[in-house]
Amino acid sequence: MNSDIKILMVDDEEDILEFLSYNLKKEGYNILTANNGKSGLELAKNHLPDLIMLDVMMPEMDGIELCEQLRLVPLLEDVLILFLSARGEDYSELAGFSAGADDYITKPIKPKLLVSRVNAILKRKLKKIASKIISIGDININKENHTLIYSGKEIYLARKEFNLLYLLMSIPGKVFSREEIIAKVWNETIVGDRTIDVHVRKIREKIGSQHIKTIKGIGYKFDL
Amino acid sequence: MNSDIKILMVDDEEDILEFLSYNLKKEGYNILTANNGKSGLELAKNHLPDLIMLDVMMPEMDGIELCEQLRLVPLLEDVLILFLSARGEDYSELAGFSAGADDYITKPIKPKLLVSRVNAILKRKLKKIASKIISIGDININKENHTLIYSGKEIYLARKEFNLLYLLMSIPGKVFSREEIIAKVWNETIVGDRTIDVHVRKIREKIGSQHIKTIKGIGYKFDL
DNA sequence: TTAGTGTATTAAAAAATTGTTAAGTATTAG
DNA sequence: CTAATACTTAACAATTTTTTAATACACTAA
Repeated sequence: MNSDIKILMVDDEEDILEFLSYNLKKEGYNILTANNGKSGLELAKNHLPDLIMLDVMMPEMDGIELCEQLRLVPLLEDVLILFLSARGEDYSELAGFSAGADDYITKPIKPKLLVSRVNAILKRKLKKIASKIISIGDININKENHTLIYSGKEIYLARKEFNLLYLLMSIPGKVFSREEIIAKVWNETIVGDRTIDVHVRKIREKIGSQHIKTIKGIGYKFDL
Repeated sequence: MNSDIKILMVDDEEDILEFLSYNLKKEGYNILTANNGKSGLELAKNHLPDLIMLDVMMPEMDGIELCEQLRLVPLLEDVLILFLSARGEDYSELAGFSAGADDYITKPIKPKLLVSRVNAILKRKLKKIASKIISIGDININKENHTLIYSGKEIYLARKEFNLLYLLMSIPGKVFSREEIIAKVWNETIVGDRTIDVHVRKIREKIGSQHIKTIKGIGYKFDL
């Protein structure tokens, strides 16, 4: 479930690494650990984790510095970074955020809080990415870019066509009634019954007719 | 410097609004304030701020509810939202994130931390804007010196043309709606519908028409 | 088989949206 | 203050999108 989400933890204290990774593994996350900045940076480059947790205080390269280094790597400039630090290190919290931290947790760390915080920060990120892009099979639809990519080729859809396909793809397999489609794509405007059919036909013309299925007497659904 | 970045703050306590806006104005941000959810929503719709800071606890409409309302407005679904709350309201923190918050700061608020946190969160979102220089393919646009270099040659753009192209290039591929363009390039000024088209035409005249694509019924985007 | 119902397919009309131009107004630089 | 440039508007052209309407087709039940 969370097993395709990778978290890298960098801390010089073996105990803490173990304690934290135990709690996060229980949640199903895939944990990588490093006990110094240098190997942390290497691991991050090679594995591109979804989240990196850094101890602020470490010998040689501290968390702040490592964070700055990480942000310099193009592939890692968007990765989530979360700092761990002893309570009351006001200075480091400031430095942490300006180095590009996404969150900050002070020790002592309570497992439950840690887990909920990690869940929250990851969920936020994944939700944002997922929200406007839907990929199913060989079809990829992106609302932000208003693009449809079908077997590698970009295909142009007019606004209503696009919204209709996007609606159907938003819940694959679900049958959307004509009423529902009118409500969501046409915003309650009153249009004739054939209008939907015509739009469906135009979409089918562009992506083939196998994906949008007609459920007679009810509506349409997207499948496959 | 930060003066084209708008922050909206919604809090029912006048003192806090003043205290926070004082500190953020010092950083050069453009601050808008509202002391209840309703007017906050209105301001947000009209000004499309880059960041919205909400107090969780407010009479009538609380921050959570306001956040949900904001997320329902298409133009605001990507806006950054940061919650302010009294310490230890764990419950509201969770609720805040599931309502679509991007960050969470607990009171009492220390000015320095607030500022660095706001800087950090904005920097991540606007990092391309912050860098002021955008290079895509054969086009290089530099806000610092207000220059556009297209296939090696420097091309002059008037201010509105420049800002419009800069906006489109700030997120290549993303479709900017006409509303969004008006809000960001014209700062809410009311201008006729053809004004944008005329500016687009002038830009196309200078850099060719292949890069700015029209998405009929929605807006324009920069591609390639 | 044959009504009856609902959907598919077309082409064309209607509507909506954008492109273009030119002229007038506002703004800015010198 | 003047001249030049930038910006906005309005009219109309061009284009694309959306809807309608007519007809064909498919399926179901009596």
